[in-house]
Amino acid sequence: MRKVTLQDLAEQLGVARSTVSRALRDDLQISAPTRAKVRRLADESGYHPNAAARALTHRSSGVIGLVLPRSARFVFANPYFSDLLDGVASVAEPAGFPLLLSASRRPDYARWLQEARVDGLIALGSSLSNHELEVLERLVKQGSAVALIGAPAHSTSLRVVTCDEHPGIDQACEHLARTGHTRVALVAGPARAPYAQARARAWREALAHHGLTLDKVVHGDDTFEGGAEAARALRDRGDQASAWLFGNDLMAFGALRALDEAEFRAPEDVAIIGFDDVMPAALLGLSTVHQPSHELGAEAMTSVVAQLRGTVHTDGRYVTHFVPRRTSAAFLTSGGVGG
Amino acid sequence: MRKVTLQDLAEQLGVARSTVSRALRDDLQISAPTRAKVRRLADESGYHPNAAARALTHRSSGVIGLVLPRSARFVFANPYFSDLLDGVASVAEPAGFPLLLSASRRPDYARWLQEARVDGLIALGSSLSNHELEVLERLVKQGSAVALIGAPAHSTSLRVVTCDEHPGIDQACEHLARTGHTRVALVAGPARAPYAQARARAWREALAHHGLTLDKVVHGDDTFEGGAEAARALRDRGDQASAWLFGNDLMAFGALRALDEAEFRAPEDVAIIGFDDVMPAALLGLSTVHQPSHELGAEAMTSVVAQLRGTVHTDGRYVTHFVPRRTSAAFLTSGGVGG
DNA sequence: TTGTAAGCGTTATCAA
DNA sequence: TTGATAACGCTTACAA
Repeated sequence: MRKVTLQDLAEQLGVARSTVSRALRDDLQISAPTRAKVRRLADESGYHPNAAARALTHRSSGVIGLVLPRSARFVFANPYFSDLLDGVASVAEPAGFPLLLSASRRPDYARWLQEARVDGLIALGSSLSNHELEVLERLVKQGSAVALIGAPAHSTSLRVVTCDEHPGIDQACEHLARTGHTRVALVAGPARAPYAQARARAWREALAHHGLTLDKVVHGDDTFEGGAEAARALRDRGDQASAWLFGNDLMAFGALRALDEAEFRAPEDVAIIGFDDVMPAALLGLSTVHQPSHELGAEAMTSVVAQLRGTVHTDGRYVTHFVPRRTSAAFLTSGGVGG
Repeated sequence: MRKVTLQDLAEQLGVARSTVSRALRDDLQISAPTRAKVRRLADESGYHPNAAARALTHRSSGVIGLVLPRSARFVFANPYFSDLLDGVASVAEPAGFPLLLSASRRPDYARWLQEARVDGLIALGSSLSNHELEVLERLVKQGSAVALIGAPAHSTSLRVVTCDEHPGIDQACEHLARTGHTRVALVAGPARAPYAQARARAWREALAHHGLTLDKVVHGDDTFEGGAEAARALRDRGDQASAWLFGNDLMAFGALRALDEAEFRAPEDVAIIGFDDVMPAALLGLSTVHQPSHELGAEAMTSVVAQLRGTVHTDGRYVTHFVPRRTSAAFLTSGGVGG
């Protein structure tokens, strides 16, 4: 039983394909009775226009791609990506754009656009090489819509949706200084990743500004286990630091777990501060720098839609802020599952 | 600057489109020099085959749809879905199938298949009406591939990937009985949802089997806030139950938060048991019934791929098991961030 | 070894 | 108001 096509309807009704096509689009040029007839047969026979054929003639697929730069395992283990995805999807859905999703270690960012599989693309800026940026820029000139979440290592004319990490970091440092800390350690993201370097720099500056000493910097791989390892390493060297800062919440979670296994306590033995403020952070009482992940995702999608529709959209500006919770201040009232 | 097509290459080389098409597919019929020539020009000119055109002639898109039955907000707030998605993506990616994603309150399950936008579909069985099942069954007969995660309310010939919830539930009840509990309360999922009813029934039976009394059943909406509300309600009525069971971890998290705000403690004041065993459960020390969400997602995708490729795949069988942690046993050694 | 031509299912431009 | 007809970009018999 083949799928029913426009042709089939036309033949059964003894009219031209174009008539059917128009009738189904409620073209006013088509007489009411004809439209009704066509519509009825279409419903009865379960006709549905073929997406590929449509895309071919329209030169657009109506799909937006979302490509994530790491394995599915890595990506979905981190609630940060869920939040981003949530933001993206919450705009894509009502706008009528399905999302094509890819999570791969070495993604070919441009391909879906080049194959006209998607009309627009959302990617994480931090993972894009200079060459990839250039290719995407060229595609945008040809009509594709692209938005990056997070700044890429090189400057670009692409729409970049970012969030100023300084306010939150500054507030965190102020908080530490105020609560008597003087020496801290930083568990940054991957040493060679520009975004991790930038964030580390922000910490350095803010720490200095508040008179805090950065005792030690180690690099984690942004995973739970990486955070646990870093924590063990810091603990084993009998660290002087009274507070540990983490490149993301996931590593901070790993650290909490490692501390727990070693009968170490936060904040009694060491203060712990994360970055992202994903949902479990609130549950665990993790002090962290809040990033508006949902909004970033939504903004990226909104921008892509605006680019495609040719409508104007004034870019939103986003900032981080520090959320003090249990792991950074013993004297704060919030408990284990505190807000 | 229009996108370069097969036609363009053919003209520039003075050969036929078909020759180019074959050469690019390394067709052995084409002479080596011609193949090289074609390949070179294709690379230089940045040629990429148009996905829609390909789909049209191949009558297949090479895409698998994943449709989730609730809003993006709801879906991505629950780490359970991340785990599913992770499983699905981790099979889809290496198999070369991009995922088309939709999260909507009232999804039209069949449409993507009917439009030939996707070759296969993964959906949550629990959300499908009888009518929707029938439509999907018909589409499968016509060559579509479908796999459901979780059993639908009505029986179906579709491939259903499930997980036996009884073992874990039984183990949980045994654990409760052994640790001295006699009366428990259940915060089930939505009252009218068949899957929630089935799970409640499983609890009832296992509780009876272990001589435990089900004191009270309330229904939550499977959200964090819903769990918190349920917990407040149970607490306010001065409940007799010494243990509360939850339809999913997310509600249990909400309950923990609500308890915390009321200076109530788990497990000292009441034991808490969740369902799913999402990542934060381990971090929070939540006792829960483990569900192999990742594996369920992977199995569904594997099944879809097998259906499409026409290869055989013997369906995996999955079971739950109980994971005792801090919230159900004060005397267990695991701490706050315990395993 | 390569070319011709038909077809995939729609849409859009002309005419009629 | 409707009908031919030519795209859209690629694949695949069938010829040559």
